[in-house]
Amino acid sequence: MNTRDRLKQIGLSLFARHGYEGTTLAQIATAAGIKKPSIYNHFDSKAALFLELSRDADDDMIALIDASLARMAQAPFEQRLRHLLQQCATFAYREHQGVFYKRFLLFPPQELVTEAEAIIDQGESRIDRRLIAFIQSGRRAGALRATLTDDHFIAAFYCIVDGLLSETFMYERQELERRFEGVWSVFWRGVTAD
Amino acid sequence: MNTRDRLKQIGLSLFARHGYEGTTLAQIATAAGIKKPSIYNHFDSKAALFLELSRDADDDMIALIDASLARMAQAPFEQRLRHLLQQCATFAYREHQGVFYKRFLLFPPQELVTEAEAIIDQGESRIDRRLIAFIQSGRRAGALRATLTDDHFIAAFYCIVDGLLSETFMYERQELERRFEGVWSVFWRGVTAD
DNA sequence: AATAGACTAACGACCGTTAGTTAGTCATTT
DNA sequence: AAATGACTAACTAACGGTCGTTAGTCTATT
Repeated sequence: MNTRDRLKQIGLSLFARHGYEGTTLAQIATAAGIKKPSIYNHFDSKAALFLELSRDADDDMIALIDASLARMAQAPFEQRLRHLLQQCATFAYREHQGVFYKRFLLFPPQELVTEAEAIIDQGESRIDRRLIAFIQSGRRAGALRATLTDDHFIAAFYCIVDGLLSETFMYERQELERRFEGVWSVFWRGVTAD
Repeated sequence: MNTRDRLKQIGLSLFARHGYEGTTLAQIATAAGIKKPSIYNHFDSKAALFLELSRDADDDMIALIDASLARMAQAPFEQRLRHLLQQCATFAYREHQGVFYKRFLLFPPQELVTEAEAIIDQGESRIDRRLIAFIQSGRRAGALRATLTDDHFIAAFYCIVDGLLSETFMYERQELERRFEGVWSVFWRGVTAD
């Protein structure tokens, strides 16, 4: 792997663990086996490295959603929804990208708040569009109970994804998969038509 | 308010917004209207201030749970559960304490990870004890569906609290209250006996 | 009532360290 | 010959923290 990609990979894991302010260029350089100033041969600044990683993470999250929806396009709504939820939840297990993404969403560096919010807003609207279309398909298939509004569904969905992403910090993968079953059983029973 | 309490209040809001590494003692001092060395008349170190705030936040979260359970002691299980969930979710709106608490739970400063984990573990076990007793009461009252295990209930409960706490970063209070209704309607339908 | 000592909480000056960044150099590759 | 990517050296700014001093306040003694 070339130096640039190595710097990105190392930056991702360090930013994920220690945050933007808690990570120094010296740490990144040492882990990459080069000296600190050499980083500037590949990135204009610490902020530029961080923002590139942020855009990557956002793009990858969208790609994950698209992949899930496409792969399960022919499956019943229940399976599509379950697969989508599970994929989103396990995004956090992509080595350090999930933690990075979560941290970036919740606590973007105050110093880069303008650029960060632009990335976040764009990502959120891209996800919203896909989610709304997906709900419509479930509704047309009669899979959702009629008294459940779009708003309620979206609220519950986001809430569960956020909650599962949070729990990846607290539990091992196996434990999280057990917990996912609990959450899914409650969620599906809550939204399905009788 | 005396200087010590003022420093705590200001530290809380700055740590919440910028994190531990992103907040400097100079910022805290300036906001409190004193100079940096004067902070050391009240706290041994930056870490000591932060850890005191962490313990306070943890204690306050437990107190909130106890208050909710006590206040609704005579109410039906559904109302008790709803009240508890709502209280936990709106904890984040306690001026900066909710954000501080969430940040502390998810991304404690790596430099203080040992002390932080001790506080977190203690808090989690205190909450678990209360939650398990609460579930038992709901089960005895026949409010929960029999096929729902304790594990599943706890997983879903934590997931929703974490999700709602996360969403407090993204939405205004009014919007969050709308979303809470959606989450609650799905959750309750998912756990209740028929 | 006046004073002496102890304590508190503020301060300016400063310390050692480290942060991100720049400039300039040099060997290797294209 | 040009570009790349590593290096050393060094910069400024800021960090957390220390020290000695001082102004004010409470208490106890005279």
